[in-house]
Amino acid sequence: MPRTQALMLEIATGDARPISRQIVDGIRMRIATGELALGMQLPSVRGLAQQLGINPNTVAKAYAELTAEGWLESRQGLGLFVAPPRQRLSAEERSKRFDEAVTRFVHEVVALDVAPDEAVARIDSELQGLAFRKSA
Amino acid sequence: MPRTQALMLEIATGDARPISRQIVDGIRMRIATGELALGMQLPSVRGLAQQLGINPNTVAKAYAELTAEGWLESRQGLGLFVAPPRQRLSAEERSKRFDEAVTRFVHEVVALDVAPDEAVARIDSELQGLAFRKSA
Amino acid sequence: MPRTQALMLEIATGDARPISRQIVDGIRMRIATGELALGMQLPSVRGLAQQLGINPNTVAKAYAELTAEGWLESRQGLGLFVAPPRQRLSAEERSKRFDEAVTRFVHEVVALDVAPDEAVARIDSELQGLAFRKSA
Amino acid sequence: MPRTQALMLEIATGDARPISRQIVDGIRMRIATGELALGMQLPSVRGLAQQLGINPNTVAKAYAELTAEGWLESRQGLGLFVAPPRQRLSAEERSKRFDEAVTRFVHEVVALDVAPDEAVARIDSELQGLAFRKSA
DNA sequence: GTGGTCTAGACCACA
DNA sequence: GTGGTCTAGACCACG
Repeated sequence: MPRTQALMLEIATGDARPISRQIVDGIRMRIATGELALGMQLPSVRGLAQQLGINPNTVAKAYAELTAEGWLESRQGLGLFVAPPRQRLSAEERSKRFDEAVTRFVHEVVALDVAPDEAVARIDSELQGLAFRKSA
Repeated sequence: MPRTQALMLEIATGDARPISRQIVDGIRMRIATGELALGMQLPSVRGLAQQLGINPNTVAKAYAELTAEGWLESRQGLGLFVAPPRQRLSAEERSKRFDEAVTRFVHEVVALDVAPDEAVARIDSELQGLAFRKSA
Repeated sequence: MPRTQALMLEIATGDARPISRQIVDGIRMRIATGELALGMQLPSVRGLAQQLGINPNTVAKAYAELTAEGWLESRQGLGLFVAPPRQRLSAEERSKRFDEAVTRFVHEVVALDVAPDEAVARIDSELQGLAFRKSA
Repeated sequence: MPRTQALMLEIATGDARPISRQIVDGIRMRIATGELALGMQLPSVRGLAQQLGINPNTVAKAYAELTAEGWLESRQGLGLFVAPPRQRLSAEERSKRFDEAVTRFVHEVVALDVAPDEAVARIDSELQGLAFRKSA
């Protein structure tokens, strides 16, 4: 399996999310869309840290979270690799988190006084075109 | 105009949002849906703090944010009242915050491996039925 | 709800487990047995770190893991509290991890040439007497 | 005595254990169950490394550990052979390692909220059917 | 070379 | 005061 190329991740300083969060989101998205395929090796902690100009510990933290969530798996001394898909969370847990995400988004839409149709259309447009991995 | 009655706000300890955020979200939602009508008076800082069993500073902070966002207006010596609709945020600011909200929601959907159709349907359903104020 | 008293946790330097792991295991066990009851507040990150003579970051890491696993919940600015029990993992995930734990233990029993009866009796004895929380 | 045939060992990439550990566990288990009988010769370091597609150093390290533990013995210039049963570890050392294994397993059971009865039954079932070598 | 852990010290948001 | 994040630098096990 090939190592990933430069992994076009970018850290946006203006982004409200913490850096480690941006890394987690970015990599998770690339795995979900298949851009990072099963078994591919990720950039090394030190390598990605240097590429992004951040501290290796920050990358390590992001990688640890992705590993705990089951998206990556570590092979000692070799590196980190994209793990096979699996349903890690119970239905209730997923439902709970999804509810929270929906509530948060709806509150923001209300706060910004965005038209419901526009909000729905935007979400629809963003989600279409994403190729999801089949869950095991 | 009548003062609001008890203002059925509830602070959920299991909620991931900070308390001040829960207050802001709750009041904003009630204004947006018309449950809190234009000109109605809000509970005093001390009164609401006591009712919710929280620190008055936290209520004051929430009220300040709602006032800054244009949802409430202060009448010196009388208290806080629901303000007439207006557009406080610049187009850029609204667009930026909306983009962030969309990004956050999409990432959550991906992380939870929720089907795009289901996510869109859910947002649509939650937003319908909310009566929005007309923006100025 | 009362704050926990000294929380008799001890860090064993001779223990093969990393310090943060010992904290996670210790607290999880106390929650499972009910010694730390629902809603109780945990020692502060800095407080526990000082009590154990370790770095606050190490405690924070352990707390973060327990929070991610659903045993604790954070209330911003207030502290960490024992969360209500819930089944966070899917049946497959729990089964997978349990299989791994069994395999690891069996391998160790074989390596040490411990009599099967002795191993079973020991596990039985250790698990009995633990009062488990009822899952929601 | 015959050399072992292919030694049906498999390295599972999804396994959390380091590769050397998988080899040690696998061979030790086969000796304990009698699948690898006293006096049988093991595959050469290079041969096994090639068969498994891993680094020869890793195989060498695993063999060294098994030799140190008394499961294998080296006959200069001939290769490695399954050694006669003996008790290498001191009582204290065995007891300490066994305690650690028990502790680890119990913590996993608690973390996964597995019923004690189920855990005991599973360990019992896994250990029965394994034929143990008599200790010297 | 790889990831994993720990320490030290700083800054932030929240109450 | 609380937890959360980031940086910096060190040491370890594994391959």
